[in-house]
Amino acid sequence: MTKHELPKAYDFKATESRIYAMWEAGGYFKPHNDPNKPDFDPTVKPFVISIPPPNVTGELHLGHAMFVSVEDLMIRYHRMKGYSALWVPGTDHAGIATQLMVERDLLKTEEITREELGREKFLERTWAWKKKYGGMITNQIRRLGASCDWDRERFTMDEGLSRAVREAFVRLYEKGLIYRGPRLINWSPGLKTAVSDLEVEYSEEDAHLYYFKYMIKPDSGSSTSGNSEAELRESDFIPVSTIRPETILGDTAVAVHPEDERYKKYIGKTAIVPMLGREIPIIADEYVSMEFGTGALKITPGHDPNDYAIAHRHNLPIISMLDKEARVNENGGKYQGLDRFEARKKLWADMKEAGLVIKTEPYRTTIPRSQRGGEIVEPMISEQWFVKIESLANAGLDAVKDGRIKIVPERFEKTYFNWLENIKDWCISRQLWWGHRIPVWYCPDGHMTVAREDPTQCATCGSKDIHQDDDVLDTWFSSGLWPFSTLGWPDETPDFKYFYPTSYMETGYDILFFWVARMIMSGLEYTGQVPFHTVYLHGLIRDEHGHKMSKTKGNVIDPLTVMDDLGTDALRFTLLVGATPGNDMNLSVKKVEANRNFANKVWNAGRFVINAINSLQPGAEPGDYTLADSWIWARLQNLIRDVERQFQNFQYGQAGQQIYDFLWSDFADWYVEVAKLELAEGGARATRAAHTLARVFDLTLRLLHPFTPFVTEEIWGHLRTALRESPLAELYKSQPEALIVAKWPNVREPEGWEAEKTADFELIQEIVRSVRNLRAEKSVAPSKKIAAFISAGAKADLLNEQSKVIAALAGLDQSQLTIHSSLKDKPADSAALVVGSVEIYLPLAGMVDLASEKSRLEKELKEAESHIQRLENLLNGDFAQKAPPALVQKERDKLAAYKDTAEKIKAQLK
RNA sequence: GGGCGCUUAGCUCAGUUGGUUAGAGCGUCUCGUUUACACCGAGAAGGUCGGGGGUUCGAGUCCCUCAGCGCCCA
Repeated sequence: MTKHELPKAYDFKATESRIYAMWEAGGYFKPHNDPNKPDFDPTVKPFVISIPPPNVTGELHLGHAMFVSVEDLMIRYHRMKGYSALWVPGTDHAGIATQLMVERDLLKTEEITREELGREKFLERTWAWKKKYGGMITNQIRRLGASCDWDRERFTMDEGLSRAVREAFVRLYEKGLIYRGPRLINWSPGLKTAVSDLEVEYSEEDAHLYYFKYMIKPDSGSSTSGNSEAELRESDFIPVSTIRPETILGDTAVAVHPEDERYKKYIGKTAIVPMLGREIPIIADEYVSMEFGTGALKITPGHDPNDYAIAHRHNLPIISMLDKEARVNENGGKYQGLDRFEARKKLWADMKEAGLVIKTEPYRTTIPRSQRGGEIVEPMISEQWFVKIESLANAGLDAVKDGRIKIVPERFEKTYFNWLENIKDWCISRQLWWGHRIPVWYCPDGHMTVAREDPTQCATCGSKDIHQDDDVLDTWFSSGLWPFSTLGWPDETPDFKYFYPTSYMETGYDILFFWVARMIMSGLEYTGQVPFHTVYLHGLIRDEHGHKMSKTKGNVIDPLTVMDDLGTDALRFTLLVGATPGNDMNLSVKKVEANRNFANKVWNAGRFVINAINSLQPGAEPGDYTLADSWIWARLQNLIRDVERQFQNFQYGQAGQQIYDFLWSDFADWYVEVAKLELAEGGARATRAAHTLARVFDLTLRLLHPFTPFVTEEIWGHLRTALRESPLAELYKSQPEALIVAKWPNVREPEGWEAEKTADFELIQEIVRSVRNLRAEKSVAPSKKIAAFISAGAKADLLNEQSKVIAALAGLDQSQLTIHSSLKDKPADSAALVVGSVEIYLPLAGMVDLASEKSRLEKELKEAESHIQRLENLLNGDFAQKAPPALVQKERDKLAAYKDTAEKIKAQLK
């Protein structure tokens, strides 16, 4: 019976979208135990991951491909293990990024700014934009094979999630953990919004250090002697250095170290701000470094965080000298209206003119830049909303310290602790339009109304004349609620009750602070529970030489292109096997190609198994297990144990590698080759071989499925179809309708026979390999079948039983293969091979050169003897007493084997 | 300044309770059209695991130290 022919090469293009549609239509992405359904069983364990929501208007990059691959693997594994597996998908609104994108588009297509359009209209446009492009990223995530429950997809600005944001804000406010006030924050002049500490990146750049004179005001009371005022002006100044001279306009003090002998005398005196003539005090503070620059520090509390702290210690006034666009404001005297960098030039030039300049020198320093846009961030005093973070941070610390949350790899716990221990209050307001508007209303009398529902009047005075705060919340404020807001919180929905807390949080280590830490703090604060028990962090993806991918460098690899060219499975397998937890990985298309080849190998191994099943004679029962059957089964059970252990330890890469090796090297290279002989026999032997092929391949596909879901599902389906009508229909009965919901292979303990069967088969492998090796060395044509005489000692029975296998795999003529426990005479004109205690003679008339044979054997003898030497030394040392006995025995056995080999070789050489 | 990571074959990387002269893919060399696969098969060459010191019967694997590279925080 000929079934439909499968193509010779795996055609991923014709497969992937069809398989994905089949899964989705089959409802396999949904948790099998659903709390919203009548047959819900609360005792079934859920396994839940909430997706790290990508930007709604983003485009797929390798970072997405990475997290989707890892999370899908986690979900598929747990689903196959019987958990009620739920993966909640969704996107976030990405306040700044999305707003910028829409603004840019408006400017380009309609030459209109958002201010011209107005807030309401602009938001309409942004929602339209979201509707148009929002599906792009989720469709791209589907292409990766993501088995998320799309019916539960969420967006941070959905009705429900927005309600969660309100609830969270109001609760914090009511607890007194939210406050508003003027503070020094990071201001992005281009975006015209505040950003949080985390959104500022520091880069070391070339700059200048400007040295100038801070003139001291003459002491009015002490001008007793002949010193003229002019003289004093000439000589009495403190040299000060700064990187940002324009901030001189905002100076409110000059500080020196209290122990500094050079400047001690000036402490308490008054300095004159250059060009402005403002009088400011000279103060002493231990913060000042005597070594840096001139050792005297100008203090600009309105534009520098350190100065801000000093100002607080000394009750200094704080002057803001820049406006929202970073232009000098009314406090800058004649410099008002100048951009901060123009003001720097102009002021410096004027100071030079006035004789106040000492020198400038090149200097390398750290410049704060906006993560989004790259412009220099300006520390500014601004009225913003903040979260008092200390109590939240302490709760977050405890959850990891006491083990309620585990971070993988563990070393990131230290990073996490360090950040939370030094955390500052979180600036959560943004001067944007796209986002969750702060739920605070003001009346003309300045009363604040903070409410879950939009109020119609002031809660204090009842005034109907109220307006809502213009600012929106940091996007991360809403994504911090993600693990529970997506499940229905603040409502106690069935989903929330059953699926929360979630299980793993999987994401890149680069957003440990941005997101993971904030989710933990939020989860503990609002739900009283940890939002997940395990945090798994993957590394970043770099190009093949370890460089960061960037458009300007042109080394960006587009996952969509890779999937088009080489298939999704190949990309997934590469990302999963090539990376170790928390470490960056270097990706190259070459690696993906190698794994495309692997997918094809899986496909073709499957074709072979299916052909074998289809060619069976009807009614033939499986015969006895062969040595190869036992061996491959033992190897497979071993693999299942290893893979299970590795999955438990998050060693997904190792697990994938081992499955790869098993399928390619054990199953395809050896078992399939042996099976070909059995299949050719027909009857019961063929049925047994097909039976083993089917069982082993089936289980291997199950192990592989979380890594390469498409090819495994596809070939597994064909396997299942083949089994249904075959003499092996019994195997078909135990299979579900799709691999995605097949049972994960159970770990079985060894039964006792495995070691011996494995050793026996390994001896056959060694014999085959050494014959192949010699043939290659002697250039015997692969097609030429040759004779062999084997002296096998105690292994004679084993080798006789396996003679067909040995002959076929080593290219021997079975009719000219003789195996005895010993040979009376050494065959003449033949090459000799020694494998342990087995001697193999290959009569290669005319091809054997006595001299070269001798040197070959001598080389082998030398090697055996060096092993003997090494092992004897080892066993005569402390090793024999102190190492575990089993290990010592193992080494003794090795020594005996080498001695045997050496004896045999010596005999050959005589 | 503090913390973390990396340094293993020509290239890119595995190697998790320390167990015995190190593995993979790619690349290189030699063969090969055996009815699963040339996106393949067989064979080979190639490293002593950054340097130094230590612990141990035994160290790529643990400790100390030095060097180079990278990242995070201040």
